Amino acid sequence: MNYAISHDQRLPLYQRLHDELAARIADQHWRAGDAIPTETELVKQFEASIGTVRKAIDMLVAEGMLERFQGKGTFVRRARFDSSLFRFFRFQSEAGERRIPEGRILRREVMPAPTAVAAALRQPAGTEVIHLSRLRLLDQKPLLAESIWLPKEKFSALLEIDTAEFGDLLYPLYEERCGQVVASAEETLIAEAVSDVHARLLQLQPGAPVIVVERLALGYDRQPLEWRRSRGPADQFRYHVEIR
Amino acid sequence: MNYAISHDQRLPLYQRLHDELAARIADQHWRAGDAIPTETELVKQFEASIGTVRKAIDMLVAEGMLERFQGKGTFVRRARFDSSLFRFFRFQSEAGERRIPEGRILRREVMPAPTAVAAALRQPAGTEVIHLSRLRLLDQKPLLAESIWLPKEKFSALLEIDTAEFGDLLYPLYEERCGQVVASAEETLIAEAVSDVHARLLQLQPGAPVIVVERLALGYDRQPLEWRRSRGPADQFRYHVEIR
DNA sequence: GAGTGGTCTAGACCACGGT
DNA sequence: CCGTGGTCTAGACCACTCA
Repeated sequence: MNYAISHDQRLPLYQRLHDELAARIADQHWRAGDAIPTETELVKQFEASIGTVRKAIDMLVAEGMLERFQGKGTFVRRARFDSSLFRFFRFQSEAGERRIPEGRILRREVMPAPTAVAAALRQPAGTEVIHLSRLRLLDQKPLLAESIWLPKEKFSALLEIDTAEFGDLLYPLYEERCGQVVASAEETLIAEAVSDVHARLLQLQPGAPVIVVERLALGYDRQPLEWRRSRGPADQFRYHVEIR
Repeated sequence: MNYAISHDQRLPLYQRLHDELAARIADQHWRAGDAIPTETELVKQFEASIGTVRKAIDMLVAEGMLERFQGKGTFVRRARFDSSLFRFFRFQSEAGERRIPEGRILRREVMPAPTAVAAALRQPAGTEVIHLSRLRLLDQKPLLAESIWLPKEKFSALLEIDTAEFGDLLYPLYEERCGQVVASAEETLIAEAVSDVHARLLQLQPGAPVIVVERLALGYDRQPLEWRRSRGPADQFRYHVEIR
């Protein structure tokens, strides 16, 4: 098979190749975990030289969409950042190790998207969304209170499952039940005094400081899939970053 | 001139080239703002092909040590993140724009390094350090309270200047007076209730939540140059990050 | 041993910045 | 115009994985 590359001819070939490969990942022509064709195969398909093909793949590796394994092949990377709360909170079990916290769905409802949610999900105001209220616990102790909003259109399959069956991680559920793969995310952190509702949920003193993590999860095509607001106690918060 | 590359022969050539160029930036053989030799010149000096030279330079660009300008050359990048507090705090002046806050040195002293400071600076316990206590203000209003520790050995020139002459940015001062260039940094964020001392400095209610940013500043050779702890009001805190 | 990605070469021509 | 970095080619050989 021989692919004509449809993009703007003025763009460099490696860029057009990059875009073409990215599009095939986005439309799940190749799925997470799949091997993409070998470099020599791509050379034939796209009539480019090996160096050009490698440059396009290099870019996708740098962007986190592909992973290379010498001798094995190049694979579509499976994002695994549901445990990203560890990046912000030093939660650990009583035994000291890091475990996936228990996820307990407190409420599930369909509603018109509140203004802020519609804006975050880039949907028209009033679009129907699924709202989940969720508590995450370790050793029976509450760690995080989460509000999760999903566009109903893409995630209506979730309404047909008992919330007790949701499990502790939602992203695998989104993938299995709704065919929606989370590829990247943007997170915003702020600090605030805890509200009465969340103080009760998290067993904190009224007015205690909490860190709020707002996460917009995106698909491979960078369409917003989920907007989530997680609150945790500020004394458990710790974040490390390297800057240049 | 022809450079023999001294590194482990088992390493790829582009890696050895990368290390060699990085070393020359670290020892200030080339300084911030300088152009490094052209690609064709490096090809001759190192007896490598253009592709290999480009790969080494690509890495250094990705690491933030070099910048390329087509038609002009490749330059040692000047790190400019003293304004990085804007990454964590949405400080702005009354007029709404972002200005460099005033820096006011409250105290300067020489002391044996406290344990945590010695560890951060990777110095033996009890090494003499310079400690600066500094307040940063915008429109006369205190924004940040900072404690800054510097190894006395490298920064003793600072003891000879009146602290009123320090100016609002310290890194240019380090460069001009002490020949120390900050190339990168690691920052750790935590939240805590403000102490009485800092509450008074920052004009906050006792016990109000503050965000603490601990920054370890490193030279091009990744030696620790400065350790700094900055406290600011949590209600001014906001941080955005993209994850994959 | 066959097939994969990793390293490296020695050129060519293009696009951009300054003179 | 010349010199810079940017793109691209068509190979060669090496290192690793797996049957």
